[in-house]
Amino acid sequence: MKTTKDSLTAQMGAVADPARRRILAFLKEKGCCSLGRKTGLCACDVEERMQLSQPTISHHMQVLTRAGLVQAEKHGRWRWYRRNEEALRRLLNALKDSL
Amino acid sequence: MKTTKDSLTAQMGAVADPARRRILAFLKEKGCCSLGRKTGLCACDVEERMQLSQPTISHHMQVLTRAGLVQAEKHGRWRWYRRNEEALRRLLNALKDSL
DNA sequence: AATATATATTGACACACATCGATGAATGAT
DNA sequence: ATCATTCATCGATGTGTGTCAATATATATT
Repeated sequence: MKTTKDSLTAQMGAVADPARRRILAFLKEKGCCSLGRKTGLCACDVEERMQLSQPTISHHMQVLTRAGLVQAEKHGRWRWYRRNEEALRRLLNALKDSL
Repeated sequence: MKTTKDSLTAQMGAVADPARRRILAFLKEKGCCSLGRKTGLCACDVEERMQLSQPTISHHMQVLTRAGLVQAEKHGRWRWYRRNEEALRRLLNALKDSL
């Protein structure tokens, strides 16, 4: 009974949540981090900005990452997240065709 | 506790469901009905095409209508549904800005 | 080694939602 | 008036999901 979700549905589902859209907007707004890193924001930056607990942020970042809309890179004890602009562009095009 | 959903989230949620995307695609594919009506498809047409029960179709059409993505017109005992191209276009533009 | 920090995982909870069968309401046909 | 058809609504049910507190894991610092 475990029907795997197709890629477009996963991406749509990821973007349908307002909290995740806010995260994506935040990632766009601040391409680099509060601690002087070059690319990406860490989860704690996102947590500080949003009004959500750490596990909830972790969950949302996982959903966005699994959908391919953001990319994660592990650096020490941080994890840097940045938008996957290519995937976001493809999603918009897929929607334009699918709708 | 009843936080009303904003318009964009409602439309995104409507489109995130694969069944409703199929319905939208069906409405685009067949602008006119199997019974010679000029515009729109009735729920029974959609029901016949999709593999879903009548109450489920009714539910989906209501979600799409409430989101403003399709328009309904009552004609006799039928209800004709057609895509709201203007709203779909606006949704795409809103996404382009929001993403 | 001990401690602090960043993130993931687990368990729980409430709520939303997709789906269906049964029933009701509206309308057209006989 | 009766019956058939189209659609909506209700109630139930299972599944998914957003959220958090508690805990675990990994890594850096002391």
